[in-house]
Amino acid sequence: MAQKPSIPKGTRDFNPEQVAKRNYIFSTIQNQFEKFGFQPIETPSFENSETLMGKYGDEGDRLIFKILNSGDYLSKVENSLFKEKDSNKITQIISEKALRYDLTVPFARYVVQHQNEIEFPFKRYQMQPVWRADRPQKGRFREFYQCDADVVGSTSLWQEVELVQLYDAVFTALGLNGTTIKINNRKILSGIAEVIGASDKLIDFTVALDKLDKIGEEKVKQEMLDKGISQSGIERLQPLFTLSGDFGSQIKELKAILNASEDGKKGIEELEFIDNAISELGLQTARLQLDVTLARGLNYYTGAIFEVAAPEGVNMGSIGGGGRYDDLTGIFGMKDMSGVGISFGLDRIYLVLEELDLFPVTVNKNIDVLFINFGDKEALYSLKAIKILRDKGFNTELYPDAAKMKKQMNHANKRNIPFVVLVGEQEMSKDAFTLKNMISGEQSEVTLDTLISTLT
RNA sequence: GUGGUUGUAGCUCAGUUGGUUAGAGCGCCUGAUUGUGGUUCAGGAGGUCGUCGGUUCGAGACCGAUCUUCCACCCCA
Repeated sequence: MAQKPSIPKGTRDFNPEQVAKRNYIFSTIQNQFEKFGFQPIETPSFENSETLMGKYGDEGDRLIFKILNSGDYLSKVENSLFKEKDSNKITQIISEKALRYDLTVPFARYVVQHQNEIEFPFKRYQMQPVWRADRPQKGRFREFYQCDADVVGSTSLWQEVELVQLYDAVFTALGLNGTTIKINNRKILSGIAEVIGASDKLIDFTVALDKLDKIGEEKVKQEMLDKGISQSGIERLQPLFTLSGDFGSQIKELKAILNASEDGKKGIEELEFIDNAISELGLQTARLQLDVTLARGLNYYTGAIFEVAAPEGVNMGSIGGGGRYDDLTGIFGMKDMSGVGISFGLDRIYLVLEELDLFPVTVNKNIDVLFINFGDKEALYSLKAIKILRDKGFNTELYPDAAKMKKQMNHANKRNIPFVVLVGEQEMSKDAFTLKNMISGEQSEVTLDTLISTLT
């Protein structure tokens, strides 16, 4: 016990059942991605540090896993730097690579690097693990999967409309009814900041506003004050705290607040466009909700901001997020390349489906039929039939050892195998098979043809 | 990164103010039943009590460190 091996904090092993369930989610998402015309790419699990560092804010930098250089990396560190004990400075010298933190920044790098081979607008999807050196909590891991769909090379708002539909399509296909797609717009946030004279404090302002439903109006105001936003500015925000009603009436109020801001008006226009289109097109199971307090992951979003909340009653952080970023490739030296994308948090979706018991029972199915092994002669006879069954598309298996019947039957039972075939001397002499239904317990001696038609 | 919390058999958990050989249920193995599983009955295996150190005549229990779990911040899928 003392030597029992373990895995790092925030990581997990997956057993066959879990992998089957995860694959079910992957393939459901992938199906919808492809239906919407996205194409897959993959990027390395680690990137050059400079590709990632500084793209997610200070907090993000802290959460990036750095990879130590190979060789005698300390020999390159100057003594003076060593004595300074400045972790950030030394990290830059001893670590030149880092594990990917999300899929969006590597994608931006990919677009810039391969710009001459890519046909724009480029719609790509990507389903790969990402790593964050965060403290684990429920639904928060240090290694988890994101499933991203992004479009680059088009500023058309129809993309946002399509992405809302994509969210709806995926969650509908997963049977996850009642999700809320929250939408906001960076331009509205910056417009509000402008109106209250806090343009330079946009991030602080939005981070505080984002907490409204969590910590309440008073604490949000206090946090804004602490961050240096003026009292008079905060007073001008008052209508925002009481904003309510449907999309249209919220828009109406926002128009009044943002009358003086060109940026803000543009944002409202964009939101209205998306809402009008979605109203016309309709959604299957999700609903689109304007949420002006939505302000996650703002470091690169410039237009629409999305976040998906699980159905009411499920205690889980957001299960998806995304937005429009006009300047992302700009950091890598490529101008005028607008992108918009959304992300699905596979691991959280898994937890939600598990909690609501929404995995189809068929997900667990492993094999269709198990042949009981009575000895070498019987095994050979069985394998001839098994070969045919496999060709017909049945997942078929022979128990490898001529173990006791009880053990073999028990094995079939525990693996939830629906049918068992028994072949002994009796059957061999008659060119027959005894097929047993493990659920009903019924069994009968049949020919291979009957066996196949029964299984079909 | 800050504050708190958890860890006893494969799993879920008991274990009194520190006191012999640490228990239960489920699961597992064997047999009743050498070509018939899920039910039943009988028997059996399995724990250096997360790890390391300390206090004590004596530690699963008390103290410290560390790892892990979960939670609240921070931030986020």
